[in-house]
Amino acid sequence: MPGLNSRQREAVRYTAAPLLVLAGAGSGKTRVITRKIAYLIEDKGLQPRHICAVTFTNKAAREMRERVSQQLKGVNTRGLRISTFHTLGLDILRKAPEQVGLRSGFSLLDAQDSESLIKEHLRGTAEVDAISASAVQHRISRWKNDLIDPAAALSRAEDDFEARLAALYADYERSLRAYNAVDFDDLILAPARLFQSRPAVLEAWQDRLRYLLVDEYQDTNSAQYELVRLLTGTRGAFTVVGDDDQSIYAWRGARPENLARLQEDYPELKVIMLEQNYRSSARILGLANTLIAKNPHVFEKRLWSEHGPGDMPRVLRCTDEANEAERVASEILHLHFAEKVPFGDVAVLFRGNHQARPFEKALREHNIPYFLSGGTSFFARAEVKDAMAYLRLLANPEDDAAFLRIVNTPRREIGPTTLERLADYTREQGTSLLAGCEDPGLAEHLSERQRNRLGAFVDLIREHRRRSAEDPVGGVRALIETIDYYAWLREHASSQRVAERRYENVGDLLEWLGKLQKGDFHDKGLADMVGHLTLMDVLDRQEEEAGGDRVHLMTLHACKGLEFPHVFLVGMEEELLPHRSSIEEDTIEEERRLAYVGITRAQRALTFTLTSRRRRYGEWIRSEPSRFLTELPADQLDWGGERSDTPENRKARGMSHLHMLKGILDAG
DNA sequence: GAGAGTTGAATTTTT
DNA sequence: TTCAACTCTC
Repeated sequence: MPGLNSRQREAVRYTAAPLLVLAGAGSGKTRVITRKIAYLIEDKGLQPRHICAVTFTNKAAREMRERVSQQLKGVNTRGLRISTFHTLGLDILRKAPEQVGLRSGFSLLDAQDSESLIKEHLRGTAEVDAISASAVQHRISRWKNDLIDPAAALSRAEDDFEARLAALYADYERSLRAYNAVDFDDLILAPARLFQSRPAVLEAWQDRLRYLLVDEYQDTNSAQYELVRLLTGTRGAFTVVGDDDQSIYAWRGARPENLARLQEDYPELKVIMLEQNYRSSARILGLANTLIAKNPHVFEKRLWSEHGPGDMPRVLRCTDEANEAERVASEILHLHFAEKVPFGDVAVLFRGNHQARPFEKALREHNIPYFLSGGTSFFARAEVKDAMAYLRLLANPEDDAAFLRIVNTPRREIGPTTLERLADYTREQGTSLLAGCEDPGLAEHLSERQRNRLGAFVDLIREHRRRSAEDPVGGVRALIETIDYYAWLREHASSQRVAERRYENVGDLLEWLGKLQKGDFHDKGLADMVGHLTLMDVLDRQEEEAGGDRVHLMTLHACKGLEFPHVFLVGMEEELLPHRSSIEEDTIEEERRLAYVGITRAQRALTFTLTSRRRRYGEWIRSEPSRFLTELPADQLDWGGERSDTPENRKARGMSHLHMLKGILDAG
């Protein structure tokens, strides 16, 4: 098996029992997974349809798919399943919705929709101001991730507040059921419950998925652990790959202890450690090893590399955040002009999004192209949410959340009072809002004029529902045109350009829908496509297409899985990294792993920066160097930080200054 | 529905 | 301090 070291080879070939691969940063774990899929098909004779690889992100799934098809050129991989946990869960539910109390065509609510729904429940109660919807949502999400239902949550509640949250959880679940909808967490929870209660359904899936591979296993939560445990059954035909040192999502319900738990649940578990790092030069790796050694470990591993020592990692001390950004910007210009480093080879990593701002400013001023990860996701945009609500309502007439979002968008003169009366009535009748609009009994509560307006809306939906049953995309397109959504956008946007951009977003959405219809979903209905659309991050791809030669600005959380020749790890200060609240809540270990993840992104050069004062709430605060810096051996770090003054460097600085000047002139 | 004023949050957010 | 989200008023 060429191109693999002996440990990797062993991991690929081992199928005798469950396998845990502890893959250190940069040790080639994706390579192991993709090679193993190829091995299972080509050498072990497994049919592709019996293999399933699960990831956490769409991006990871896409990359894996690409690499597998490269690996298996010419081999028919039809049926091979490489998807995210959530997509797998959605597919399981779609095949048997009625088994979990859903009806076909059910809607999928994203995190924002869930929060709005909770907000609705909170509105009008005494604690509107005392409880934030997002906190409730977070708590509910944690419960679901831990496989705890509302009743269990209530019985475990230790005080009135917890009990109240549990009651809100119960209300929320009732609404979801009434709307024939599920949220993201249900995509894991509901299949797990389904498999627990229906052995026959479980067996069918076990028969279908005969070998399971899971990536980033340290990020699984309890529900995901259970789902994997059920799916793999007693056969133990699975490989999970993870790294406890890169667990940075515990705050979101991830259970890195799931790695160790495997040893208890599967005594025959084989553990293989991948410790050879192919990414970083030795000095960088040394720092990473030293830092992470301060954390307690269940599995001891030590990364090593065949690469040379490389440049000494540096520390730049800056006066404040503006100076920090300025220094990093000129460092980048130096790299670009003196060392011919493409901008795209440089990353600036920080703890919190708000730290990005000074860097954006400095990079803009210096005319350095950059790319900021994060920001508003495609599906969070209002126009996309509107379009999605129309799609959802077409697919699922019981989706009251979708109904409420678009019943008066564009304007149909259906106001809050009308809707309130309608909602009161349908609550009594136990029907959906859409169905209630036509209920003759409504005449007692609403005037004829109002009922006519509602009726017109129902006709609109019904008409296009019929069209979209035959031709989903065509039906939706017709609907968007009939309501003249573009005119509505124009009315509300600050400029023609903004309106056009937004309309394009809607167009992109429909285009994606069209692609789905032509592809895997040619024989499926609108509901199937809409659910999958919600799980796809269209923006992901837009980012890559925009790509080009740009400096990457991103959070430490966002950088996991990536690598860059030159890394700036900024804001290395107490109360920032480790973050203040992590110090208070004593979750320093996860912060240390966050720093570790940042350090191990660097291939050739690593630069830390810190400031001596920083502004918080408009007040200047003195900052102290991060403990993670002082934990590192002083002789392995260049605390002087400055570049030497060679003639080449002077020349490069001259070019940098020209570039800067150009930036300033362009900006002016 | 727009515009003014008020309030609250500033940690991370794979789906 | 700054920005976004929400509320209130016309």
